[in-house]
Amino acid sequence: MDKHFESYFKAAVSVDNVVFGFDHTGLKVLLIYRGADPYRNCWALPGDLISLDTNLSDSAEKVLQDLTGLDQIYMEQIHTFGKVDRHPYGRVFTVAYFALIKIEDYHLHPSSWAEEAAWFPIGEIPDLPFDHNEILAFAKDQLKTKIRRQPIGFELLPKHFTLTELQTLYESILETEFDVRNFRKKILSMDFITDTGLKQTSVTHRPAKLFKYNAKKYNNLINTGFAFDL
Amino acid sequence: MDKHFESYFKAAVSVDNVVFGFDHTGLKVLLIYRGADPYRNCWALPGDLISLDTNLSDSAEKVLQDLTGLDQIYMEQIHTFGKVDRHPYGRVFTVAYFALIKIEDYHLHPSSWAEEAAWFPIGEIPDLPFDHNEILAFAKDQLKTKIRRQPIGFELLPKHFTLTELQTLYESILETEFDVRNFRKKILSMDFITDTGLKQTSVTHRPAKLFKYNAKKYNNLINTGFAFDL
DNA sequence: CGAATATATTGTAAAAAATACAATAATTAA
DNA sequence: TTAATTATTGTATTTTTTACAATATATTCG
Repeated sequence: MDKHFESYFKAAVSVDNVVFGFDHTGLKVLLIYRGADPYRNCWALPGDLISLDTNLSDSAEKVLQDLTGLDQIYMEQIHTFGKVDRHPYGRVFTVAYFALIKIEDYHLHPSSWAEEAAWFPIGEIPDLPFDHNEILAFAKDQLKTKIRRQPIGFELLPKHFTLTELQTLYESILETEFDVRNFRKKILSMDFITDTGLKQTSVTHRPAKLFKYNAKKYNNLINTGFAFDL
Repeated sequence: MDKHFESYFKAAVSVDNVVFGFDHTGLKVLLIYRGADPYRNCWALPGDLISLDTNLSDSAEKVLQDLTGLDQIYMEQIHTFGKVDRHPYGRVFTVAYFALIKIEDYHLHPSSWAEEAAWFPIGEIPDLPFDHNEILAFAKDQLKTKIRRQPIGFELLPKHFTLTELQTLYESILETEFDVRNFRKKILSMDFITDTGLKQTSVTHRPAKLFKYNAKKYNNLINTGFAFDL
């Protein structure tokens, strides 16, 4: 290698995950309480520096796996942030991902670098270190755009869900309201939400039918030019 | 800084630009003929390693500015690629951008690292070094998605254009065909394409009216909840 | 057991948008 | 003047979106 190149090979790259969860109180983000410098004892996005021998996508998956103990999480790269001074220890680029998890499947699973993790309502995010507030805003925006065009909302709901829950999810994320009848008509006409035949239990009123998302039917549809749009 | 961190600060980050242009023969991509190692004497995406003292976005703009001599180019970050072995000199992550330029405004403007640059039809891209073919495929896909939802097609056309040119642009990128009457109805109903009062000259048949894109009107519209969609 | 309470479920008419389809207009070249 | 070439325009039909409220099914409480 030419001597000339050496000066470039002094940067680090990290991944940061914006992990979304959803329950009846609304959309939430998983933050960790940093146990190590820099910014020890601050709430921050879960992330890690990338080892030189690890692929970018593997690294992002590992962070999530360590944090949640969950497999097969929906995850997507959203943006890379690279301002010169964003990290106190040197030049660190960070590749941001967002992930959607079923909040009920999540059990606290502290990893070595995270002493504590907690869900924060999307409207009550504290000041975060680095440029993490900016990253979070970006991710929230991306989620809003994405959820209208692709059937990823189901990743945030239990396997079986009611149509009311689904509607609440969309209304909450998109910050809008839908007419109950029109929403159901549209969703059901798409034909990849199927009735499980089951009903809610332990509710103190008329129990709702439970539905599930059928990814196979969706994939068949998009191959015929169908476009999801809410 | 803790000794522990040093091993991470040995990566380089580059930017690679997928520069699209359009003329009557279709969509094109600007490639450069590499004059330096690695992969000297290969066609490749224009890009560069990022200096430690340059912000990510500034670096991407600089590559484009050096290559084209143009200002105010539409550019957007699309994805970051970071497989371990993608670069022969060490661990290099690359942040890919796509850019849309008015092909008529482009004049060859060789920069220090590019001996030569040329437009390649999107269907006739040679084998490229690194993971550049993968990056290009990603960018093409992104362009297709993006152009349907945002009025960025105009960035590829001259300031004044005919409706036929606009339709051809969309048909070419989206690989589909539109009915002439319906296409015009839809585009004109959106109200941000305005008639300049001018007409084509030097054509050997009925000259078409020349239109221009009115970004102000578009911005007013989106603030009222309007959604571009083609 | 009946009434009160709470949420779930469903249809229809009107308006808007998308689609399918072909004749006429304006220019240059011969 | 005619031929050639591309530009421009309207309407009827179908599909999709929207607006709007009554009835159904469960639990809890008296």
